[in-house]
Amino acid sequence: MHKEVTIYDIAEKLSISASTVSRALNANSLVSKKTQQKIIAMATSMGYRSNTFAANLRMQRSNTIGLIVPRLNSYFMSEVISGIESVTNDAGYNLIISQSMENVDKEISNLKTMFNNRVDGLLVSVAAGSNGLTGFDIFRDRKIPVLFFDRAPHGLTVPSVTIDNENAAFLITQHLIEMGAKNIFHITGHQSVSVYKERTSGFKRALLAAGLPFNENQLIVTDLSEKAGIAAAKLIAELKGDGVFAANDSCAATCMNELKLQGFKIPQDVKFAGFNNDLISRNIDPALTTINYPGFEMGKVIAAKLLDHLSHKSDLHSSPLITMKSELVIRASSNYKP
Amino acid sequence: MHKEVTIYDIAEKLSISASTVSRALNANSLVSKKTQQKIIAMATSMGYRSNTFAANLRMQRSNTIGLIVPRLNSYFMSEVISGIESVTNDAGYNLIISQSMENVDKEISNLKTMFNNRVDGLLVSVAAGSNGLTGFDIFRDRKIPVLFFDRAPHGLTVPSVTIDNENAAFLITQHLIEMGAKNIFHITGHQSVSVYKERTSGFKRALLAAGLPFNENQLIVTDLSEKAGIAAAKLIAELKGDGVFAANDSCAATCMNELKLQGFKIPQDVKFAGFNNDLISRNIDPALTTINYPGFEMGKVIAAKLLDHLSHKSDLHSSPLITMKSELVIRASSNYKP
DNA sequence: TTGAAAGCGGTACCAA
DNA sequence: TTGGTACCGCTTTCAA
Repeated sequence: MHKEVTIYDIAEKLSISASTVSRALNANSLVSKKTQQKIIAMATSMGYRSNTFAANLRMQRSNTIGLIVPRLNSYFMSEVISGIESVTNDAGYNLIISQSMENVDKEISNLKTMFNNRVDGLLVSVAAGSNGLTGFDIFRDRKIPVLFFDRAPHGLTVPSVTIDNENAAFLITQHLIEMGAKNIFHITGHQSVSVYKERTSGFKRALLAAGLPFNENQLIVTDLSEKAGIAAAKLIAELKGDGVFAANDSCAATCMNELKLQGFKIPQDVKFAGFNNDLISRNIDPALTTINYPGFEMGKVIAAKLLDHLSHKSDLHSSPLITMKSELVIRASSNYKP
Repeated sequence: MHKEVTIYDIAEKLSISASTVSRALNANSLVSKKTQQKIIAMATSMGYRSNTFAANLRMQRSNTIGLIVPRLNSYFMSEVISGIESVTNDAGYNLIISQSMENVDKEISNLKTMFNNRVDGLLVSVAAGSNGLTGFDIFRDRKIPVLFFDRAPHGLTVPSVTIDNENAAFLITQHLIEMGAKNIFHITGHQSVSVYKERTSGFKRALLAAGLPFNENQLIVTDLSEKAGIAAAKLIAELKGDGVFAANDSCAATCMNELKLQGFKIPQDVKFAGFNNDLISRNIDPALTTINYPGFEMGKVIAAKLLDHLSHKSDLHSSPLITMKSELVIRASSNYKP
């Protein structure tokens, strides 16, 4: 077993005190330039590495921020994480991540773990069915900042960064209507998830505004998987849909491809729209109309906001509800007027 | 400031010793059922949370595993991470992640951070140009297990889990040749990255085996971005390529789409193949022939192997070089015989 | 500018 | 089965 080098070992070699070594290593101005250089040289040559546990234990902070998301495996989430990491890493923070698997109990258990690890702050996109309260109380009590993003808890005024899902859905549905669609279907996810619920309501509002009837069976609630898109296609073909707005791009893509296979012409017979502006939306044929939802940017924004709060540069609660801009991207899957 | 509850607080309330409290909380069999229950009840009611720093400091371990990858933002990587997290989370380990941004210096700096955080083990996919040695010495010295995956350092017998890139590339190129392609281009990444180098060499071997000539300009070295695919398409059109094998799916997709725009018929005029079996490969038109490279599975495998090593169930070094199986998935983008 | 010493909150050895 | 106590390695107050 390789014995770890501690500041005491360095102190002993140099016949000085551990306090001075600690100060030197932390670039504390109280030590003289000369001794500092001596200490740093010795530390390097001895292969000294700071023990963050000891430091954290003493300082009551971790230099770590936690991230909890429903699922890690999506292109969008990978963009978000990349954005977060780039900011936290530059600021010298660690990033510890976990996924709730869309399960509230797991989310609570992850919250406990994050708490025990004394994260300095937390970024959360909630699981379906989470109220944003249960399990979060410990953080509120200890004033550990929690910033929600993408999926914020419904009806709570807690710091969050989201996009205007309702409006985005309204705009994209309106666009499908303008292109002549009259029997539009909306493929969505569990309505306990804020973003899906909001998109649904934007969808309905657009129908209403255009004077189009709305029937419950126009709402296809699924898990938004690739398979779900294919299943939805069959339903839509039966019910003679002429427009489809799916709550994510991959589901829109598989649905559209299935309808193509069945002989439907896109956009002539059926107009399509997705959500997210994923890689896939740009590369299918025809290219998919969608909402540009910049994950990398959002990751950078939320990480920066949290770190600013931690360094007292700004307060998360001064303007808790941040809405990022998203935009309608019109592509060939819908762009057709008879 | 909310004062943290410690085991001493609990001990005092119950007029017992901190040792007993510690034992009870850790379900140590030395405490009586009765006192244990009493302690746990009290701990809950007082809102006690274990301080992992103190425990880690004392136990010289962190219950944390580290992950360093070149880039977080890809569908493949999101699958890998999801797989890793599902295993580490179940085992009660934390996962701390960082990206080297394909930069060796950043990789080294990330390694230091991981080390200072006393990760119990490390999972690494190396940056372009990394030799897998510089910066890793501290881990070898302290016998902290490092398991490489996907991109392992070239020419080193270190524990790694990879796929047989050379052979996969050989098979997919051979397939293109069988389908009648004679002037095949390979879009690849920096050749300092093991996986790209290996795929290139499999590509060349297949040409050789079929008696086809090889010219350096058949190798298009890029950053494998979406844009790179489009640029490559222009080159391939000029040089009258009739087959393309790209080292990832997204680049293959954009390249294929660009050629389609230019009026080429796929697969009649140009046969296409990618790598990874990303979401996108299944949903573009025509669907893309590719190599199925199961990221989620790989994530689970590497996490499990590392944890098994940590719990002494098996030794990483007993069979260091693990090759996972990958397979050729033939789809419409290449499946055409004149 | 430097040193001594007291914690931070656990764990585990030794004794009872 | 329980208690006393000595650490784990670092930071910081107070004194010199």
